[in-house]
Amino acid sequence: MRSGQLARAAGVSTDTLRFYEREGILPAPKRLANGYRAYAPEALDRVLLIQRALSVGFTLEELAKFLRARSRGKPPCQDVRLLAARKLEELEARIAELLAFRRTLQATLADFDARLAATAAGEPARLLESLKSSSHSSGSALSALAFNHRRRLKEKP
Amino acid sequence: MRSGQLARAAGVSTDTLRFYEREGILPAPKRLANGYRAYAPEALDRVLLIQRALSVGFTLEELAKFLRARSRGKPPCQDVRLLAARKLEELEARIAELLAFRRTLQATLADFDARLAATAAGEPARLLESLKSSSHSSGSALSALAFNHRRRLKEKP
DNA sequence: CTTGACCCTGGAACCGATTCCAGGGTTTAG
DNA sequence: CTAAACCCTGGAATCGGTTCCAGGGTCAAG
Repeated sequence: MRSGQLARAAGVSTDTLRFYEREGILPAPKRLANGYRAYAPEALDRVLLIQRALSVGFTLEELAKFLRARSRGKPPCQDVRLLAARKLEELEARIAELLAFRRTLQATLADFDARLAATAAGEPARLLESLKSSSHSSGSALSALAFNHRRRLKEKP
Repeated sequence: MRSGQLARAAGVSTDTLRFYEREGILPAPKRLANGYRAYAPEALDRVLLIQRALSVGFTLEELAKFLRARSRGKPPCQDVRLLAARKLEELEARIAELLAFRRTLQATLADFDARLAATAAGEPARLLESLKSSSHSSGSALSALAFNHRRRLKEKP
C-alpha cells in the first residue's frame, strides 16, 4: 500500500502520515525501488488506532510513549487506563466550566438586550463597557480550558 | 502609572501589556523622560475590558475591530451583541460535543475495566487496540472543538 | 513527449494569546 | 558602589496537530 492509498483509507493526508512517522508513532515502512513508501496492511490499523486515541483525548506524545513501552514488551495497559481516567476527569471539569461559562454568557446577552432596548436607535449602548467581571471566584476558574481534544476525523472541505 | 503597576493591577504581565499595545488594542501611553510608559488611569479600565471580552470568548482581533470602529465614532453595539450571540451558539455546540464525548469516554473506560478484569495480571489487555471507532456519525462532529475561549484571568503560579 | 497524478524531502506556516529571550538602560535602597 | 528591582526593544518560542511549500523525481495513459 502506498502513502496515498493508506491516507485515503485512513481519512488523513499523506502529510499527516509523514508527520506520524517523524514523530515515531507510525513505524517507517519499507520502500519500493523508486523510494516510495510501501506500507504493510497493519499500518492502516495503526493509523486508525492513532486517530481513535486522539479522539479519546490522548496526545501524540502520550501515545508515542505507550507504543514505545509496548514495543519494549511492557504492555502499558494500566497506564492507558489511568490516563484515560484522567482525561475523563479533565473532560468533566471542562464541561462544568463551560456550563458555568454559558450561564455567564447568557446573562451577558440578556444584559446587552436590556441595554439596547433602553437606548435610542443610533445611540451607543456601551455594551463593551458593560461587561461584568463575572465573578470568576478564585482566579483560575477557566484556565484549564486548553483541554487537548481536537477533532475526531477530518472534514472534507 | 507605570507598566508594572498597571500589570499588577490588571492581573496580567507587562509582556501582555506590550503585546496589547502592539496589537493596537491598548492605546500607546505617553512616555516619561526616561522612556518608561506612563499609563493614564483609564488604561486599567481598558485592560480589564480586554480581559472580560476575552473571557466572553471574543478574540483580540474581533475586539480590535470593535474598538477601532468605536474610536471612529461608529458604536459597534449591534455587532457586539451579534457576535456575543454567535459565541453563545458556538459554546452550546461545544458543550453538546463534549457531553457526547464524555459518554464515549465513559464507555471506553468501562470497556477497559472489563478487559482488565478478564485479563490475568501481567498479561497485556490490549487496551489501545480495543479503541472503538466511536460512531462519530457524520465526520466533522468534533472538529469545531477549537472554540476560542481560553482563560478568564491569570493563575498565580 | 506531454499531461496529470502520484511520490519524495525537510522545513516553515498556521491558529491565539501569552511568554520568553538577549542585551541593553534606570532607579532605589543599603 | 552595588545589588535588586524595575523598565526598554523587537523578535522568537510556546502549545498540538496539521497543513503547506518549493523544488524536485516517477509513472501511466494518450
